[in-house]
Formats: sequence, structure tokens, C-alpha cells
Amino acid sequence: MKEALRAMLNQAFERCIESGEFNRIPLPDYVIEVPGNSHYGHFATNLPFLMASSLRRRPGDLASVILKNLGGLEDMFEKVEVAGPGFINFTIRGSEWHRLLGRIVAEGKDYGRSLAGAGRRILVEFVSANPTGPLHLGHGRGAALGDTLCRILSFTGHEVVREFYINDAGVQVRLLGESIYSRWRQRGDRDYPFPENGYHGDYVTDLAEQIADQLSLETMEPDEAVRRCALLGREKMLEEIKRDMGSFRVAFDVWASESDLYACGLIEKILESLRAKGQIYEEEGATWIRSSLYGDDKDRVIKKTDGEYTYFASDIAYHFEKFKRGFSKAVNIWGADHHGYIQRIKAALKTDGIDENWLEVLLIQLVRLFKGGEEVKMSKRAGLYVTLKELVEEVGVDAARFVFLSKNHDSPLDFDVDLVKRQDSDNPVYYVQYAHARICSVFRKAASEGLSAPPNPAELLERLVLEEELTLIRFMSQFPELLVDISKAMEPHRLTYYLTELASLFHKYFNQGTKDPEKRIVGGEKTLSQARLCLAQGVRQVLFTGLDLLGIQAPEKM
RNA sequence: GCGCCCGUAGCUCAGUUGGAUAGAGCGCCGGGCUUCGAACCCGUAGGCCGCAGGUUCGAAUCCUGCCGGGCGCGCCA
Repeated sequence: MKEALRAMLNQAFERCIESGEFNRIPLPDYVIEVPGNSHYGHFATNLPFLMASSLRRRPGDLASVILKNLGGLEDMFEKVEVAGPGFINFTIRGSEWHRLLGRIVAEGKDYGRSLAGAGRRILVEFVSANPTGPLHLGHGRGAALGDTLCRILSFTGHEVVREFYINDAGVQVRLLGESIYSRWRQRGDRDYPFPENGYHGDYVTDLAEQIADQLSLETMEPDEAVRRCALLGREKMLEEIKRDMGSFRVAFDVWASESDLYACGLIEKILESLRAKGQIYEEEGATWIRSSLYGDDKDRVIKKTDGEYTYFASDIAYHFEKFKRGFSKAVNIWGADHHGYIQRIKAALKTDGIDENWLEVLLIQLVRLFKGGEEVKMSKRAGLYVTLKELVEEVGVDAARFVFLSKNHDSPLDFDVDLVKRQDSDNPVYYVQYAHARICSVFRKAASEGLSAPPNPAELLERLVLEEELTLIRFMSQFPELLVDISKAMEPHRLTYYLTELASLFHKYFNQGTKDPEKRIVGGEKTLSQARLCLAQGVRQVLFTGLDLLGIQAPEKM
């Protein structure tokens, strides 16, 4: 509908120029918006303001001229007027909204799906936890964000690949092996030393027991035993991570391994090509990349004097490889404590001419957990932290995902377990689900009276004349473009707010009927009930689709 | 010190990328179930959008400078 309006305005603009009423100027980049206040109609444009300065005329006058040149007014509009200092406000006919509802119901589960991102291949890398310990709350937030973003991008026509990068090459995994081995030795020798910076969590002791059952550690040299502990520990942690992600309804297409990059010689290969281009040099016994030429604060070491690569080296190789795989864009979801690396990795990409905007990094801020009104302090190093699994066991997947997606990823999140655990009305999570369940209940009631939403309701829908009904349709009409906007801005949390508002509009509508039988969905005259059931069907569908994109279930009963 | 992010109702946060009278949830106070689900709805109170300038028809939104908070600035990962 907005597009139709835009086309009409563009045409009117041309007509004004051809008729000589306007001097020729380029069409401004104007906006058609839905005014917050319905007093200003259903749509409004600022076009006149944007032409005022170049034409040196008053916006109000320009608005009148444009209005005069708009064609086909009677068909689509109930009212078009110049308002304020120069807005043009449009009020759409009810019949147009009825037609739109018909389309929503007809499109069903595909309503909102689009081709906006057609031809765009996007790689989204998220979570990417070290396989050295269980996933924690921060990973949960990243998982919820990444997964929902991917779902929405796919729905808007992008080709999406979801990837988990396994940091399994460096000292972390070796340390894991040492930690496991030490725990195993400590069963016989209480004083056996534990590695400095080792992993302290109880899961390490569990791993030690499992691994001791599988391997005869006692027959091995310590070095060999540590190596085997590291390998097996990595495998087991990875399995657990995959399990946890699965039960959090997060799936990955690719599990990319850092150690594979080394194993297949990719790191050397890529560094060689950079060296050939003069982007790499040796100094003080180390190997450096000229990142400072491309926006980094200084050059960075990629190979240390001891001959080991830094993690940065493999990161560079990994991202170059991503680029070669032919994606139009790469999105990384990182913890906010990594923001210092953004500039660095982008600079590294630029050494090979890769546009820095090709890579987009979304930072997620800290998650703080509250229980009993107090913050639960966490320390990963000491192995003291709440795992994602524990959180999910306590509050459920739906609630956890909803809360993680209830704020911009860029702002810190306080997760109040007590609030989210409550099975009562204070829990924000149920609000949207409840609306869905309620509609399902209405349909059960309708069915018991032999009523349903007819598949081809065209003429019926004109029975919908209540302001609440038209408001619902108008609000639903914004769903497709919302998803496109979210895809562009990479802000999935906006969907959470949208659904909450849609649910709210429905609850208000529904409650009208508790006081006034004339306004009930089921119970009045047959055609009216059918029309209202169509409306309810549309709302139910949008709620369902929206929740599905959030990875949240839409229950029929609660 | 340098860089990034953030300052919006008592609390937690939205704010359609520059639009018209700044919103929601929680909390406070008051009201609504004899038939579609009260996990809901309705109403009241609550604001110098951190401060000061600037840009323009128009600023919570963009620019500059302060103030306050978080994070990052390794041949660690």
C-alpha cells in the first residue's frame, strides 16, 4: 500500500514539473510514514518540505499543488489533506484495508515473506565459543540474536549460512587437556599440581572421569595423556555445545574449526599471499602485518618470536577464507569485550582490498543475572558461572529467548530469573503467547457453534467497521516492511516489540466484547462473526509467524 | 591518555534512522469477569530525552564541547 502511494506521489511530482507548476528539480529522497497519531491519517509524507528550499517556495503551497496533481483519489482514499506546515496526510478507505486483510489471510504462513534480499548471500557467524567449557548466558544471548537474525534474513529472501567457529587450535585446548589430566591425577594424588590459568569448573572433573573410562591414561606418558585428554575433551565439550544449542532451537550449517585452518595449511598460504603483496614484514624476530596503514592503531604481530602464530593470524586467514567463499556480506556476533578487534580485523581485510563494510560486527553487551533481587556474580576463570543449560532448565527456552531478544543487543541486559520464572501475569513472556492461545480458544468456541473463517471472505470483510478492527489490520499491514527493516538494520529485538503491541491491540479488541456483546467475535450475526474470525485468523497468523521467527512456540492452550 | 558504546518516567527499556502532543512493561493508586480464556482490559499520577551550544521549516535522533557510566587498548586467547 505504501508502495502504491509512493508511485502516485512520484507521478504527481512529475506532472507538476511537466505542467510547469514546479521548476525542474530532482525528486527528493522523501519519506512516507505512518503517523503516530491517527488524527493525521494513515500515512503522511514530508515531500513538500524537502522541495521547499530548492524551489524557494512555502511547503504548504507545494503540498497543495502536489495534492491537486494526485490522480485516482476516489478509489483509494477517504481523505487527503494538507496539514500542519506542509505535510500531506492520507486516509485510506476501509475497503482497501478489507482487501489487505483478505490478502493476509490468503497468504497465510507466507504473509511477510519477501524477496527483499534476493541475490544476497550472507554468512552469519555467532556463538563461536571455545570448546573448553559449557555455554554461558552471554552465549545464550548471542545465540538468540544470531539465530533469530538468520531466521528473519531467510524470510526476507536472503540466502543465509549460519556458522560456528570453533577456537580449538591454541593454548586453550591444551590447557583444557592439562586441566583434565590434572584432575584425573588428583584422584590418586591430592597434591598433584593444577595448571595455572587452568579451567576450574566441575565439568572438568566430570570430563576426567569419562575420559579415564575410555582411555588407559595410566599407561601413557604425561605428554601423550594430556594431548589425548585435550582432543577428547574438545570432542566432548563440542558435543555438549551442539546439544545445548539444539535444545535452544539453534542450528548451524557449518562448524568451522580453527585447527583445520592450520591442518590444511591455509594460514601459511594466506600469509604468503599477503607477504607477496608486501603487507607483511619481519621485525625483532616476529612477523607483522601492516594493519596500521588501513586504520588500525598499529601494526600487529601475527607470528611470535617463538614461532607460534597469534590467534590474530588464524582470524585473518579465517576471514579471508570467508570472503573467498563468495558471500556478499559477513556478519559476526561478538561479545562487547571484543570491540577492540573490529578495527583490527577490518584493517587486515583491507590489506587485501576487501571493503570494510563487507564485514559487519554486532556486539552484544553483558548479561547480568538477578536472583532474589541480587546480582549473581560470575567468574568464568574460577568456573563460577551460570550455564545456558541451567538457565533454560529454570525458565524454559521460550522465556529465555524472549528476554534475550527484548532489548537492543547493544545495551546491557539484566536477566531477572525470578520474574521470568513466575507463571503469572507479571511475566512479560506470556503476553504474546497468551494472545495466540486466546485466539485459538475463540476458534474452538466458534467451531462448537459451527462457525469458521471462510476461505474466500471478500465481501464479508466489509462488515469490519470498528475502529479497533481497522487498527488491527493497519498494524498487521506493517509486518512485511518491519521484517525488511530488521534485516537491514540487524535489529531483531524490534520484532519482539512489534508482537507485544499486536498482542496488546488484540487483547484490547477482545476485551471490548466482555462488556459489549455486540463486539464479540463469536455470537452475533453469522456473517459478522465470520468476518471477525477472518480478522482473528490474520492476527493469529502474524503472531505465529512472528513467534516462529523468534524461535518461540505459539501454544494453542496455556 | 586514546578508541568504541551508552545517558529517555521511581526501575528496566522502546522510539519506525530528522517529523506533528516522547511511548511500553514493572512499580504506585483506583476500577472491570452471570455466556468468545482476568496469564486480560480500563483509568490516575509520573519527563529540562545528562548539560551547553550548533545545523533547519522541524532534533530524543545529526555535528561540536563538557559531565557521568561501561568496555577495550599484549609477541594473551
